[in-house]
Amino acid sequence: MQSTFKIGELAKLYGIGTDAIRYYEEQGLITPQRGENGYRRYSIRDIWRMNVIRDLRGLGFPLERIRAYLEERSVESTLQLLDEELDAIDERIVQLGRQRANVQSRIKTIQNSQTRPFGVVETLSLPTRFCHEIAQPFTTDEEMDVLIKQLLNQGRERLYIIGSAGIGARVKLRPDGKGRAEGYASAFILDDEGPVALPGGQYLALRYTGSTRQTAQYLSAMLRQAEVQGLRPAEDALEFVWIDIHEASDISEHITELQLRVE
Amino acid sequence: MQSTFKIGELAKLYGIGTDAIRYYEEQGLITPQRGENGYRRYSIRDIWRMNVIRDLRGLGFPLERIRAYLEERSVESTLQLLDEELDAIDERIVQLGRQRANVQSRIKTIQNSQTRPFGVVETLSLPTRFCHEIAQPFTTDEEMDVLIKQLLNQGRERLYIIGSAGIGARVKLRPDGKGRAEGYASAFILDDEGPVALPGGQYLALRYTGSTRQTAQYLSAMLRQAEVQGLRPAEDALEFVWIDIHEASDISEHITELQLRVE
DNA sequence: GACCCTCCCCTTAGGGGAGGGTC
DNA sequence: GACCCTCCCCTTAGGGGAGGGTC
Repeated sequence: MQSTFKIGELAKLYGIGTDAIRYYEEQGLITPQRGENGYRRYSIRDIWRMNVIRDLRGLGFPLERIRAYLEERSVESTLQLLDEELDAIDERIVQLGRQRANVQSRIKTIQNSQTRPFGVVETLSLPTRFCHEIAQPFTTDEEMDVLIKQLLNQGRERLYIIGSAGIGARVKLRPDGKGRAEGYASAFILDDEGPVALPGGQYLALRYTGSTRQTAQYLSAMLRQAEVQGLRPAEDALEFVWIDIHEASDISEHITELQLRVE
Repeated sequence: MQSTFKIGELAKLYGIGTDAIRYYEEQGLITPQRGENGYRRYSIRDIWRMNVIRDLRGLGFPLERIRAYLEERSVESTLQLLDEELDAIDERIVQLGRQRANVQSRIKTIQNSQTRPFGVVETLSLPTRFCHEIAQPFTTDEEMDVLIKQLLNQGRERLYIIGSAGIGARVKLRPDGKGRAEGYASAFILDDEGPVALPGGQYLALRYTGSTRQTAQYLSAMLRQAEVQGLRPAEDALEFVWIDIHEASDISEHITELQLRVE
């Protein structure tokens, strides 16, 4: 069995580049002898280090950590290293599990947004929903983003924008109940653990595509429909933004839904 | 509501550094207006971009991917983005699950190595075990590392060094059966799916600490013990390295185990 | 005094040359 | 001709100055 290796041989043995091995040397993980010609000579006594490096790199340890370990190995420090790794893995798995649920719910929200009909007044029975709300009146779409950002600053973890489970605003009704007053009353994000309740009950709902400027006209249509059915608006209407500028640049893909609780 | 933000205000709103926002600009994700004084002015029309960036960074997307998404958003590309993310998460979770099992088994192996007694001949009944073996004779410890590396190149995934479930070598017996012949016959790594079988049956086993040079004398002791009990060696002995230079620099922590099948 | 500007250097773990010598 | 050597530049996503102007 040959007793020293050239860097290329070692690289082939470990399936890594020669640059990687030179980098390990630069970082002080392995220090080969040099031949007369200046070539690195890895003796068979160096090889176990490469095995440890390969092994711990495979577990994702940074080189600095491996260097420290190589300098001070003991049964105790080995167990400590592995314990740490186990904790890090567990934490990462929990985190990824949450992220997975998050992404999946976004996908579902967006897919749902595509299924129900547009331009039709539906009657829905909705449960009480909870939300984070910021009760600052505003008028343009763009202003909403700033308010939403402020909401996100409160309940950071579970709230998101793209494929949100429900970002929206309260649409003020005119005192005569026949249409929309100027501007929005507040912005909100649905969240089971939010502090504000949106009362459950019977709702009229209507979804439309395109610019949210159409809310006024669609709201009037809903109010007429309510009157026909002998129903009265119980409070201001809600405007949900299912697909907007965040998800689609083409405004014809945008989807807005109006919901109006009635009695 | 104010209609433009300075970079510091935006940074505070998003809980990131101003450098990060300047970097987003450099990468073409967001392009603010400039004031007469050269200060960046983020209009309320820019904010949604920050929300998307925050959102997708939180999912771990690289900036280049986010930039591309910002340029071409649609319901379809959004769903595609999220689907990709879901796949990446799933893959990572599977990977981490494997890694977790691996690390945990290493910990257990090392902990087990600490429990059984040293210097005592035990009688064990062992099942058939499988391994990867490289049948090249060698003499020194250091040479084993190279052979082990060659073994690792075959069954890359499940095999490892630190806290290995069983790395070892065959110890040749003298023809008269009274001790050890010079050198080792082969090196192996236990692995349920390995191609070579180590036969099950009755074994004598003995564990010792310190240098593996003591194998010769301990093996003689085992052979004498066998004779006393009226047992004959069925084949060459096995030497397992539970703790060696890979895990502990102090040789007194090293643990070697001899196993000898008897009839 | 707090905030903004533009350089410029630094971090991980190498990968990919260039230019020159060695087997 | 294949292999080795030593520079040197490049990648991600910013963080941390320095030196100078602005609110």
